[in-house]
Amino acid sequence: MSADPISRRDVSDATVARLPEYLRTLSRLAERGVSCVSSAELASAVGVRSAQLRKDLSRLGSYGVRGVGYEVETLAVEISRVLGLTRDWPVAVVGMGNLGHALASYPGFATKGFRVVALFDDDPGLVGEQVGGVVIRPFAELPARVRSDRIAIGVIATPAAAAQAVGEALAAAGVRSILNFAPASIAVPAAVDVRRVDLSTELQILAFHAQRRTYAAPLSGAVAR
Amino acid sequence: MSADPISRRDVSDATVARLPEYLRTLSRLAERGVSCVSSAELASAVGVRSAQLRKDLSRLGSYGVRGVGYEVETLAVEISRVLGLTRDWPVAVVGMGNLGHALASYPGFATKGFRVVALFDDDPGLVGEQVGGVVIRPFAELPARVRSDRIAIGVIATPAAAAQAVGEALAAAGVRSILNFAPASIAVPAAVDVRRVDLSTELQILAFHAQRRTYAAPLSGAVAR
DNA sequence: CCCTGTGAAATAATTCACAGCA
DNA sequence: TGCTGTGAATTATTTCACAGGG
Repeated sequence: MSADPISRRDVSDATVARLPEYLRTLSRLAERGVSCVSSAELASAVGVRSAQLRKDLSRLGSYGVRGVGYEVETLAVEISRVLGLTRDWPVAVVGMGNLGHALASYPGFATKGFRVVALFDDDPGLVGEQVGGVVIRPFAELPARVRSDRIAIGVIATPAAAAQAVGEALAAAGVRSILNFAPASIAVPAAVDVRRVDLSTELQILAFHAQRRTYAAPLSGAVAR
Repeated sequence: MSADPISRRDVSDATVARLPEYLRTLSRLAERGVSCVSSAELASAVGVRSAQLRKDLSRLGSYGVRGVGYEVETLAVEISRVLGLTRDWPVAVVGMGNLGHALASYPGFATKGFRVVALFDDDPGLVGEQVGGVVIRPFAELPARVRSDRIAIGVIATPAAAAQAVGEALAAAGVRSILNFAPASIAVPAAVDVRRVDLSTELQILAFHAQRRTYAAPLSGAVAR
């Protein structure tokens, strides 16, 4: 009666990383009133090969109809289920400088069951301020809030110097998933899943490719006309 | 006389993605006064296997000393060179809402040769405002600025609805590398390299793993003491 | 037919294990 | 001896190509 149609165990990381993109594209199609897509159509909208799309989807189960395609609505629900988006994910943001403010009011956060329910900062000039209907609290209140609001995901938006301490505090408070925006890596117990999102890293990868491209085809002044 | 010690052609994407992390760790070691590391030490500081580190570094050339290790300074310079960080990368940010403001003043941007030299937004309430010493300009001035400032990297921080148009304008203006923070994918000519950084995507991947972990080891109330 | 789902083949990335040099 | 650099083995991922159901 545990009613779990597929064990999530055999969905590879590479596949999981593509699921949010599939889901976003399906939502766009649904908005346009499209109710059915073939793997070729969906794949080209996403920018992957149709064989890869089918292989990915086959990991979730058989939700397509041979000779026809996939029902947009059904598939979206199924991907949401596998990603864990059918439940609620209370999120805490630590560090309410520019970046923290932007994150706390970013629309991408509000979607798909993620709710920013707690904001923390130790700057007395920030404590008490409301951002998106949530009041900024002193960092010391973190453990109590994690328990009372069942916070499962913590976001670190502090300067680099504070990141390690915040990560440890989040882990100690019971948070098992951390999104780290601080320009520093953090070391946490293996039970905690950390994903780092870093501007600087992305820019450096971009610079590498930009440089490669320059070698391949030196950009001349041929702008527009 | 082109003096290129290795062709960057055979450095795989997987390796390139790890180089910024190696570089950051090397910088930290240098600050601490460490002048030499073995692959085992560096690998454990970064969180990869030593064999992978050596394989990655071997792609850049032979900069280690057998029986000893790698000279921190030399290796950092070499990775910087390969990533293209020894030159200057003028950056334009388009969309100066909360996120754009945060990006324009984010310290991670200022490092490693990336300079935010132009900010664009069409909101009359924002045009003219200074952020980090740079004045926000109307979007129509983009092509002229790209040329005059040799802007090679564009950052999209607009709402989803504007992203596609901004991407096309950047591409048309001659920008060949785009970092897209808008909650929407954009379609651009193949000559343009786009990297998308998306909160929502990261959160969804995090949710998947958080859910998996919950199944594996249900979190009990064992908090601190 | 057409398009899904999937074994089999090809390719890519990681890890092992050790030769070879300081 | 100790640690790098690298072929060889292993594992992961992608792509091919087609059997099979609607």
